[in-house]
Amino acid sequence: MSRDLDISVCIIEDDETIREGYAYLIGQTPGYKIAGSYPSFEDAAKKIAQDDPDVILLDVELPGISGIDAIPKLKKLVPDAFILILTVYEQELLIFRALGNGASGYLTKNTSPEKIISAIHEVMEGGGPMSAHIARMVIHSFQRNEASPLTRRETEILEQIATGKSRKRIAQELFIDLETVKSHIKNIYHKLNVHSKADAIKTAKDNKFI
Amino acid sequence: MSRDLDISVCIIEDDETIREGYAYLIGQTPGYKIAGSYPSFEDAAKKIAQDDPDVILLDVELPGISGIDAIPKLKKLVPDAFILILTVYEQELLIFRALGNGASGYLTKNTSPEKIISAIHEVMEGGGPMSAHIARMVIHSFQRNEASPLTRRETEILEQIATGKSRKRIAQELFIDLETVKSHIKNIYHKLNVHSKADAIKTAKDNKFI
DNA sequence: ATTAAAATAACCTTGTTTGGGTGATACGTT
DNA sequence: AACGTATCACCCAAACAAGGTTATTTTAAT
Repeated sequence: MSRDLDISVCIIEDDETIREGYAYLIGQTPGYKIAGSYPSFEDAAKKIAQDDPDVILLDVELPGISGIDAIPKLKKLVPDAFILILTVYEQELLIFRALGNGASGYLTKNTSPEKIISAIHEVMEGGGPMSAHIARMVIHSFQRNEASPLTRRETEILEQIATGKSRKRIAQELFIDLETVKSHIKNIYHKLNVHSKADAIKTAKDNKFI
Repeated sequence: MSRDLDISVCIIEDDETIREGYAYLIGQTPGYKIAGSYPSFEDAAKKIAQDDPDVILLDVELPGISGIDAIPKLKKLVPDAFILILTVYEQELLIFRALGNGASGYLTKNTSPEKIISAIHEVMEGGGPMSAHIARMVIHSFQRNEASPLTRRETEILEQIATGKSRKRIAQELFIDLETVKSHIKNIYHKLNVHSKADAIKTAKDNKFI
């Protein structure tokens, strides 16, 4: 069976036991092969371009440069590789930074061997594999706070303000008078207990009112 | 075996064949039961609160009020139910509106019966089940355009502007002079070919520069 | 080591925007 | 009848935005 058609995988993970466990898992699975395996980004940087992997399994807690910060650099070295984060960390900030930096999937380390293999396959097929809890957090990030004190119109106007539009322009686009927009804004400020555009936007975003 | 511990499911789907197919699938699977089954939101609205389902399978293309718009209303009727979208549509706008309105998962209709069952289970366990392609789109929505014409500092400043902060405040928070902020903004406007804050923010967001 | 790109800053002008106070009208729903 | 919501009016002073031009200092890439 030709190994050229196999999906080639690189691993960047500092824990030797885990790294070799993954390498063994992937190496013995038909259709998959290991192109390289490194304990840090610095080590990977030298050779990974030649490895030319299809998928990179990346840990977030690495010695030296962190996995999160390594993502854009890996993208430059191997632009067509998919990066799959594999980590114990489930902090929202980390997840969103990883995805924002260009990761195509995010798995936690309790993921079963079969699921890791299927995630590698899935990412090659245009999917975005995530552990269940991660997926929920990602979905949750799209959702609004139902208990907003703002009325529908106030919310609409605050959203417009958050796009940088002036009150005058908002008035024109909503076909209402500038004075009306000002009234709404005053009410918004009172309800949110703020005294400026920036603070209103911040409070509203923090509380998912917009 | 007690049916009280079963996961109870409601279905809102206008196509009778599909609806009854799902109902049969769920009804015959141990651990799951059908609490109700309706061809439209209007029909569901009358009885679904009494059904008190754990999970609602919801189609997006319904006669009368659309599935998307039904989500917030269903949330009011059955606040603790998880809503799973089950549809043929894969348009980004629809997906993000559904998730933003409170859906906890999004499956396409080619999903296998086994995966539908496991998605229902997953959503009860705190997951966010999505079809592979949907998950990729969701992840993609977090990612920036790598080909931005803006420098790091310009990007940073435009992000600050997008939070509604004044140039003066940005200068203070970045420990640079107001004149420097103004210089950066002029350069941003030139690069993006715009002449206002609002246009710069819109262009940058549309192109995922910020 | 050199060069190019990026970040920094100054000085100018004009018109617009913002935040705040106070009050009033109209329209639904409860 | 009372309430929340959306609408509009008139007042004020301070801050802000957009545009022009030029120039220096860092920092990163070759």
